[in-house]
Amino acid sequence: MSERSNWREIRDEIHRMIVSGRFRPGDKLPRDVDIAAELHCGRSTVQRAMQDLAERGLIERRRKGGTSVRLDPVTRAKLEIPDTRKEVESRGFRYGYQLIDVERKDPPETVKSRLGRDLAPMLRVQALHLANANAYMLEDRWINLETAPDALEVDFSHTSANEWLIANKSYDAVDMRFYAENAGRWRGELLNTPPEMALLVLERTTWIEKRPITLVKVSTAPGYQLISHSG
Amino acid sequence: MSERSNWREIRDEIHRMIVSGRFRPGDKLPRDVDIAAELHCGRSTVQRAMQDLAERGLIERRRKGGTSVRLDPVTRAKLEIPDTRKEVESRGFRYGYQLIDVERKDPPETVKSRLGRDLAPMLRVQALHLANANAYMLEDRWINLETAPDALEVDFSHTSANEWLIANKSYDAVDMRFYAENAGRWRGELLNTPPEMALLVLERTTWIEKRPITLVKVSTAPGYQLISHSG
DNA sequence: GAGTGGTCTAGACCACCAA
DNA sequence: TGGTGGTCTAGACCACTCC
Repeated sequence: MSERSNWREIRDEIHRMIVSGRFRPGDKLPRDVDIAAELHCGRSTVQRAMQDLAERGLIERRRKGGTSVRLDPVTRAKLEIPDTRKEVESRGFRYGYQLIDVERKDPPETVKSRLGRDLAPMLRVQALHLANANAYMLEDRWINLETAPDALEVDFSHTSANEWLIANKSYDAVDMRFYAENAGRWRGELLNTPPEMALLVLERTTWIEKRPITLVKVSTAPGYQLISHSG
Repeated sequence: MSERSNWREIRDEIHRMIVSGRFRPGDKLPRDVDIAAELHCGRSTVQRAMQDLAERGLIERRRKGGTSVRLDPVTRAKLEIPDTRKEVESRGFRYGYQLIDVERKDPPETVKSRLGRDLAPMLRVQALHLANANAYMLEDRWINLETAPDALEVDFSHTSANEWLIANKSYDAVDMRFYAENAGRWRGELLNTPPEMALLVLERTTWIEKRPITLVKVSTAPGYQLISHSG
């Protein structure tokens, strides 16, 4: 009694028990009730703490089987992908946007394979994001005119497709993937870098009720890094 | 009453309210109590659901200020970085491991800048991970002999440093970063790819009580992709 | 100062699954 | 089938911050 505690402190206390070596990978932890007694708190508080540790991949919980320290702790990295404008401005640069091209077009196979085969013609929007007038990201976006028909009426020369979509098209699922690609001539010229330069590429697809809204492939300027939130 | 519901269903129901357009970005949601009444559940259940939605960056909550739909929904990607052996085997390949070099050495500036300036000599372990005898990942690892002095006594020719560390050195914090780099001659030969090839590189540092344990830089074979868990 | 979210607790019941 | 985690609830109190 009389301990000042919220569930995060309880979580950290349990974490410390593990890290300190009192419980090693594969070991079983006491029942929630006993942990609660030891730390002078209610079982629900322990439950909330354990739920968080399980979500982070540190422990494994099974009904009747109890709680144990994972043998193969999966590292879970949390990445925050902010709006590009905000990202540029938060780094102290002036944000710029430059439309390259908008066209109504049948998507290539690579796009269809991500979104599903039966797609009507889509809207393709290519644009450049700038930081202090330097190329920062090249955006190659496909918008599904079935879920977002009103995209046809938007003028993307001054509003970025991303900002319009955020304000007007809610989604209920996102897929992301990250990989490396050589710039090539086309992107090299736009990003002001040699064609053999390695670029970090992000692909993001958003969905509403299992139907795709938009697929965007973002090629970042050389040196770009994604940094995970420490867990 | 009589609804079958857990907090995840309540969360999805609230999510649906937002996605359906009933509440738009910037709008204020009703108080937890009112949502609870509308969905026939207790306030704590709504609270748990809201906490999850806030964690995902969809809503913003402030005491007295109420709950509102975020104007700038941050995309949060969750990545799972499994143990390399497990990853290779789960793709149906045979896992192989090949030690390249172990040496006790003073780390270069690039390493010191990640870990802090005042470091004793460290142990550097370089190794190759194979999938069906093909190069899969090249690992360049630095182990801090202050937090892991017993690493000196380990034979890394058959046990990978990663597996030893997981079993013997708990950590309480992780940093990760992802970027693209050209292979270069050295890595090109080891990964069996031209030197100009773009590679996805992962860097991971683990810490115990603010002191570094190990920094590992993993260069993945061409075509490697990181795929996020759908949110 | 008052209204909102954040958390704790005790007790209850359910769901799963190892013994 | 018994023991463990998973969840819900009502009520209480605290912490923050807008008015």
